[in-house]
Amino acid sequence: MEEVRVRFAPSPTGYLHIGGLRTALYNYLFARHNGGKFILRIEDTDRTRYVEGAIENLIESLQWAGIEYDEGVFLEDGKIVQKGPYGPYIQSERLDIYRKYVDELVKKGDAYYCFCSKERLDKVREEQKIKGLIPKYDGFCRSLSLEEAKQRIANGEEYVVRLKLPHNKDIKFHDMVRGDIVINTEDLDDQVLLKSDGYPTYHMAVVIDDHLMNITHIVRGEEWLPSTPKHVYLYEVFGWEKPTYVHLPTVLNKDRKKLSKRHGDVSVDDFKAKGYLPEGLVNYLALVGWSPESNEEIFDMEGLIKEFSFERVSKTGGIFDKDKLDWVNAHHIREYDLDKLTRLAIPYLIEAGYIDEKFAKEYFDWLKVMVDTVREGISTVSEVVDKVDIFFKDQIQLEGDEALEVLKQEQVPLLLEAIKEELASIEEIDEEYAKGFMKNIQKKTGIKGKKLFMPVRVALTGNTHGPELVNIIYLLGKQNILNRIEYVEKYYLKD
RNA sequence: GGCCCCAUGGUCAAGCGGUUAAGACACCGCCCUUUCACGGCGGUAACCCGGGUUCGAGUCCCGGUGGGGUCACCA
Repeated sequence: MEEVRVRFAPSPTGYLHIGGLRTALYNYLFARHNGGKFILRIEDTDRTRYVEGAIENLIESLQWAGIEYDEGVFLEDGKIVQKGPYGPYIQSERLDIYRKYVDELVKKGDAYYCFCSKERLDKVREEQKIKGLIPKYDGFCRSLSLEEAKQRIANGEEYVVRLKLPHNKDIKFHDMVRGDIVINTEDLDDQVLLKSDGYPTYHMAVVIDDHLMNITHIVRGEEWLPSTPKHVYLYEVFGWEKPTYVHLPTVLNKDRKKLSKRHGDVSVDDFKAKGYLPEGLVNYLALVGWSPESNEEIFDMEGLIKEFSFERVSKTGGIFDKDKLDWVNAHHIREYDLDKLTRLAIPYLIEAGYIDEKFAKEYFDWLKVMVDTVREGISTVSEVVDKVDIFFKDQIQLEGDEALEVLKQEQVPLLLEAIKEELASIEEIDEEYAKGFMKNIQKKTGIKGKKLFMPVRVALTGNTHGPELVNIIYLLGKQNILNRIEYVEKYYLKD
């Protein structure tokens, strides 16, 4: 069997979209699963939509997500470089190639020069719409003779090249997830292949490049399905072997519409900034539109590669469910390497004003314990910030009546006394000592269970909920605990 | 509007002619945890409608309805 070669071919028009990331991911998984090659090609044939820095961002996003490719466009020391035997991989650098094939098409009579102005085209479309017709090129230049066309070009007239589609011809192709699809050329337009600025349109460039780069499977969003017959027809006209098509279901928002910026966060950067782990995002995204045979939900990249297949890709568009993403991400956070997780959390802690660079360096081990104790209750890295205020605030703040109730319990004064007494006997709390701390208090007071833990928790944190108390005691340290007890005694136990 | 695609709980989804119609998220209980989480157990909840085909249809066919996509010198 021939080697699998797939590609992800985004346009540098902005940031990498979550839907785009999933397309890239499926390409990647398929390539790796089959021991094939994955290529990153840049489709920048629309000069008006080009965004500075978009290529760099695209590459960085893929890299962040852990999606690696073998050929195409890379970033080295901040510079865009290209690698691979089929370059260039940036379409704007392949203009002469497209030109050659366009000329071939014209020569063979499968394409023609068109001199219609934008204004005329708009007018035609407008009239068609009013008449209730399908907006479509009316074929005005279709029968122009080649000599006349050449003459007009020589005269300096602007022109485009259009595909000369045969009338009433069924174009058939097979899609790995949709099955057989037939579309009649009457429902298609004489698509522009070469624009007046000399750049090819997507439809031309994609066919040429996929063929020249030996792409075996075209894996892309289903929004491309209606224009696929144009591409198929081009393959037929050129006499090239067709690739296998795989059109992926759409990732939708809650309104069942295509994910868009208007409906919240859609760029990979947004999710990264919010503290989602690449492992979590990728894991979740893989599950929107695909399901493993094993029925499992938590995967690392290796697991996905092992299980992935297009046979199990669904036809139905899937809504991007943030709740489930959070759940998946939480799983990965709990199992993440603690050093790595702590490093990821530090920027959020600095931003929140809890620590600075110096502190992060000096007390890294302490931070590790802290991150480790709060990781159980969070679903994004940024949420550490919400959980650690208890370690940095000077005074506690009671959260709700429930917390106050706890402090009003009769055993509380005795408990606090016991803690002070216990702490008086030591210099500082180490991890080992912290483990036995509550037991010591229990022995001293004879109080146990909720009656013991809850008041201590509230006195130290102000909250009835929170991370493991033993860790809180260690993290706080002797002086902080004493301060908080004093505060509680002063303000909550007076009456 | 033409064309194309799609249709199982609120969401992601198994299912591929015969099942009590899996599982997961979310939600609600209970248990575990000397506290809090994690976790475990259980519960509520679905085959869009109508015709066929068949002994038998969520599964196959046709029609309808609904949703989405697409109709550019954008990709």
